[in-house]
Amino acid sequence: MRKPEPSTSTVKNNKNNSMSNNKLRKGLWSPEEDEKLMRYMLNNGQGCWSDVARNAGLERCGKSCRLRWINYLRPDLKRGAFSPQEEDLIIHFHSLLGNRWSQIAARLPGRTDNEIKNFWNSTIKKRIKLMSSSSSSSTASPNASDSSSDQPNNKDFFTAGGGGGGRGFMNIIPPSMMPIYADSSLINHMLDPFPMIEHGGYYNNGTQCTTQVGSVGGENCGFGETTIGVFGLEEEIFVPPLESVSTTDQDENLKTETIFYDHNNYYSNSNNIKGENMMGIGNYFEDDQDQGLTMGEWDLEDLMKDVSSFPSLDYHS
DNA sequence: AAGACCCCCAACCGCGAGCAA
DNA sequence: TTTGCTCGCGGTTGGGGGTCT
Repeated sequence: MRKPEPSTSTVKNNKNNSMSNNKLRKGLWSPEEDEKLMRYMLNNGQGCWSDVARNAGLERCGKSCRLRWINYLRPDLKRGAFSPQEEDLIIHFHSLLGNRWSQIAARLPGRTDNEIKNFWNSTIKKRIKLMSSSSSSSTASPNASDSSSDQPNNKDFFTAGGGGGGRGFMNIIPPSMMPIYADSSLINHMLDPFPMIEHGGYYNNGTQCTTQVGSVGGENCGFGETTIGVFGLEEEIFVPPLESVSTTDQDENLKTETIFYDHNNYYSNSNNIKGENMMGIGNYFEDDQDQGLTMGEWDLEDLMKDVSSFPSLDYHS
């Protein structure tokens, strides 16, 4: 949390600011700024963010406007604490995707990558740390106490099916962290990353899709195709529908992604056929204008039918 | 009551990708 | 091919508020 910058003219002293940036505010957003941005977005939809900043009469950089909109002002955002089901999902998807927060967020309706990242870095890491400290009394690990660093600095780390991102992230699980994954059956899920696939996935409306494998994003199925392999093996799986996929253009939003692992690394390449829409923002006001600001939703409860096949995580209490 | 400490989370930062000129 | 711009992402920071002593 940062203090709202005193207004405009007092920001001149920022030595990093060029002349053109002198007027740009930083820090917390005021209610007035929120209102301006909200009103502009509702009336005009998303365009070039620097134009948004300028045209909305905001003394902010476009980047800041984008962040504020995505993380706070978007009408579809869910508020409040994460439910246990959401926690399970986050852990599940983190085991599969690593720190690719945006991809995890895309699978959690109404949640932002920032929110999930913060939640992971505070709550879940803390729990992992707690669990590891309790388990390390018998199996002391020099890394057990440092779950905050996710750094691949120990050859004993178990490379589990996660991690990645285009930035060379390597998701590894130190032995001390294994219980949290094991407890939630995530090790099994790493070997069988989307168990729901065996039993059918979900359409955008939350109803079950019974024939997934081999039907790449079938006509009614909002799944994109993903190839995931573990430890060199590859298999076809389907990425759950992204929250933003509208019912009108879902087939155009299919995502093709290849993820494969070897013993030490995680590789991914993805091809978002309509990448911008993956965040669910680009077409809000275009396709959905008449329907109000709604997003394609997928039923969390239905999803949890499968995710709940994980043994319940005992750290919710 | 007051100071120290801790934690959460909003927002910033830096980087890479994509694209157009 | 290079340059400049925008966007999106993940990592990090630091202030506010809660808790502890």
